[in-house]
Amino acid sequence: MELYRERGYDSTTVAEIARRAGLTERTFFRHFADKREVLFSGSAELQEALVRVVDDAPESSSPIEAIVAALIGAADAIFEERREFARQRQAVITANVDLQERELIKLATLAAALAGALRRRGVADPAASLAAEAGIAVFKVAFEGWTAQAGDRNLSQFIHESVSDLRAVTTAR
Amino acid sequence: MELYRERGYDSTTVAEIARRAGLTERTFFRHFADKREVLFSGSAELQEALVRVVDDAPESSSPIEAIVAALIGAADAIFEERREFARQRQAVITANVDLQERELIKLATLAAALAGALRRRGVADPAASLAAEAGIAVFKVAFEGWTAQAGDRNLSQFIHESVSDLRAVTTAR
DNA sequence: CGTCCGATGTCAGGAACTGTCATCACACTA
DNA sequence: TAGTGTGATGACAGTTCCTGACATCGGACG
Repeated sequence: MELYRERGYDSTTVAEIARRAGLTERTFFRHFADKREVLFSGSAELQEALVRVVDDAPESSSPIEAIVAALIGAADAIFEERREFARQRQAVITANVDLQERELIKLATLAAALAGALRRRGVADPAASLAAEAGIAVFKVAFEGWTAQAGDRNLSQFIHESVSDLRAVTTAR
Repeated sequence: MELYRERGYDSTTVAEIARRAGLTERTFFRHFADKREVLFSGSAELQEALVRVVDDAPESSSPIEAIVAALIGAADAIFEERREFARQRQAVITANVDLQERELIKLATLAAALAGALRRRGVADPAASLAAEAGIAVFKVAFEGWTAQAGDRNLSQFIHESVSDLRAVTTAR
C-alpha cells in the first residue's frame, strides 16, 4: 500500500514491491496470486465473519435482519477499527479500474456466500440471492457514504440509513 | 467467441484471435482495450438504451418503476433477440474469473449511469444509487434464472418475479 | 547427527500489452 | 491529373506480469 499510494498502482512494478519487502519477485507470487490480490488478502476473514453471524442468527430473524446484523457486526468489529487504513485502502482502489474489478468480484463472492448461508436456514433460492445482493448493495452505498463524509459518523449508522432508504425505494408503488 | 468456446478463454492467445480475424495482434489492441473487452463491446449500447428509457419515463413514475421499465425494455429488445448468442456468451464468461470481473464492472458502470439518470429526474442521492443497485441486482438474479432454465420463459418474466421477490424480502419486518 | 520439508532464490520463458515509426489506401483539392 | 493529408494497418522492439522447473537453505524432528 505504501508503494501504491506513493506512485500509483499502475506505475509500481512487482519487482519494486518485492524489493521493498526484502524478497524476490517469485516469492511475492507465492504469497499473492497476482499484483492486485495484495490489497484483498483480508477478504476471506471478512467473509467468514459475515457468514458466521448469519449462521448464528436466531431462527426468528428474517433474511434481511440476518444480513443486516452481519453487516453491522463487520462494520463495528472490522472497519470501525482501522478506520484510517480502510480509508487509505479505498482511495487506492478508487484510483484504479483493475483494483475496482477485483473489489467487485470479492463483493460478488461475498454475496454468494451470504446467499448460501441464507439457504442453509431454509430460505428459498431466488429470495436468498436477492436478499444477499440487496445486502451487498446496501453495504456498497453505506461504505461509500462513510468514506466520503467529512464528519465521523459510524459506518453502522450509514448501514441503517441505507437499509431504510432501500426499503422506501422498493416499497414505493 | 468462437475461439473462447473452442479452447477456453485462458488458452487462446491474442495472436490466435488476430490470425483468425485476418489481422495483426497490434491491430487487435487498437480495436479492443484488452483481451477481455472483445466480449463486452456491446455494453455501451445496452447502457444507452437503459438510460434512454429512464430519461423518457413519465414524471409520475417512481424510481423503481423507471428502472424496471428500462430492464424490461432491454430484455425484450436486446436479449430476447439473439437468445442463443446471449446464452453462449454467458457460458464463456461463467467459465472464467477474469471475464466475470469485467462483467461485474460493466454492471457497476451501468448502475452508476442509471443512478445518474434518476438523479436527473430529481431523486436524491442515497435513494438514486440504491434504486439503481437494486435494479442491477434484480437483473443479475433474473438473468441467471433465465439462462439456467430448461424451458423458454421470457427474461422479462424473470425480471418481474425478481422484483416482487425483492419487494417481499425487503418488506418483511 | 541425519533426514525431511517448507520457504525462498534463480533462471528461463510465454503472453499481454504499449510506443514508435513506416506503409498504404483513400478522399479531397488545386 | 498530380499532390496532399488522414485514418487504418503492419512491423518491431521493449516492458511487465506471471509460471514452471530446479537448486538451496534453515529449522523441526526422530
